[in-house]
Amino acid sequence: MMMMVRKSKGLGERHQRILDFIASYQREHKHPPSIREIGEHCDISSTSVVNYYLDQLEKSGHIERDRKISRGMRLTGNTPLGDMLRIPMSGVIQAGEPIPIPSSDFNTFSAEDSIEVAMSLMPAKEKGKDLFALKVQGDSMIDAMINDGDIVILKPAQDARNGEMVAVWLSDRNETTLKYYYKEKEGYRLQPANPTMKPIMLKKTEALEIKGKVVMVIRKVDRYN
Amino acid sequence: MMMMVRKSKGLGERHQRILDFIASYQREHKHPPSIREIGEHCDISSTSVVNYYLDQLEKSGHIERDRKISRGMRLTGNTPLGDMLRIPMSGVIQAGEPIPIPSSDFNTFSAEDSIEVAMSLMPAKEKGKDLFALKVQGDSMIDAMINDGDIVILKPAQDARNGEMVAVWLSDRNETTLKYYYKEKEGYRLQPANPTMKPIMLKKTEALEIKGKVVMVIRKVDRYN
DNA sequence: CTTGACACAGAACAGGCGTTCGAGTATTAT
DNA sequence: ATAATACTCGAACGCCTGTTCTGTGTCAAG
Repeated sequence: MMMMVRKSKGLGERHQRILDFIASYQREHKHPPSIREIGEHCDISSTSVVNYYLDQLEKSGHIERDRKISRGMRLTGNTPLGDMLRIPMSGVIQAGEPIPIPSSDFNTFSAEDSIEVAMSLMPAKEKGKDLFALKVQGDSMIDAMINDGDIVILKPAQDARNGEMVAVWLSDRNETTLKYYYKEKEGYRLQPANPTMKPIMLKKTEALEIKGKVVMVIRKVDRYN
Repeated sequence: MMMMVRKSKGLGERHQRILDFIASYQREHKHPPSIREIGEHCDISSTSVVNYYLDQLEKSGHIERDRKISRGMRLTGNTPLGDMLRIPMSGVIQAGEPIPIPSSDFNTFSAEDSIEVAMSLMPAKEKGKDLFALKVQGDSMIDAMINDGDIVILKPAQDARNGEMVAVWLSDRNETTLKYYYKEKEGYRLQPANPTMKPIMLKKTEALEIKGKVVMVIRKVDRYN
């Protein structure tokens, strides 16, 4: 005898669809949808069935419900709500270690290992969901004007345009660093953000792995030591 | 002939009370109150009267309403919603100019001149509403690991404990700077965040005006120049 | 085949809620 | 005083919405 297994992993396709609809509806209307609206947009013809799924989503902790209250549902915790962007903290970044890129599978990161950033703070159209964050360990990034304990938000990338700040792994030197990237005739120039410091010049033969572009740096100054 | 004047300034006492109730109710229940609930808690015995005030608040731009939708009201713009903190941008900070402290009157800052920061990002109990933000202009703060264009979030303060990062105005030198603050026997030591740089030593006779404590630094790296 | 858990449909019910209307009172302008 | 405006009340209307109940089809275990 064995436990019943859900069709696909944790959530059925319909659960996911409802979840997505609630999110998009809320973004557009500023308030949650009604049960009937969910039914219409998710091809469910009966309110009781929607209710049925909503109950399951509540039990599994994906939403909260205020029974009896109209549209009294809301996405819980790990779903970015409103104008917030939730970014997974996928580890630390330091000079001597490679960059931990988050496993590209789904948003299965817990609320504890992530940070929230207001949409309005995000530059341009980086509102993509593939951003990730790293905590800086050590003073090795001071030439990038980044301190020990700072949080850097990155967008995964394998290449970059000139002038963009990138996180690179120099396998020949066993070194991770954050620099402005410039491709030149004879190789690459990695320019520190601090104008008083000199660039790293790389020949074309030296390996240079771009891991991501720096989108934002956040420093909490609560070290009341 | 003259325009009708509202009883007290812009908003009547009852308008303010309704606004406050909506805010507190939303914080507690995660969704807006109904018209009847507003009536009960604001000592208004008729739903039509609540509706009457809600209409006015909508016209004056304090709330938005989704008519016909249950609890379809929301506080607009300058009211921080959910887990967001809205911080006024009160100007720029640069070496040669004093720090523009926001006029301490009410939260009458527009949405454009402010930034939003997630509560969860805020250190400790800085959730106070008296924070303000400044945009760094120029490279004069590089010794504080702060770049041109960075945003610093400050908490107003006139004094500081040792080790705290403060924004100070040195009137004798006509200089604004961000440094770690240490009081010593013979005066003050202002320590740059960049460990490779030397501190500023001040004698007790030199004027030192602490304007605020640095709470957070945010750097948007969207200069795809 | 029977059983039972699961997914789904449809209808009916009851209460919540925004809206509207008629009417009364207070405040202020003319 | 008179009229206009602001404010308040209570009740009724009707839609919107969550809930519940009955019934159907599927599929795997016993």
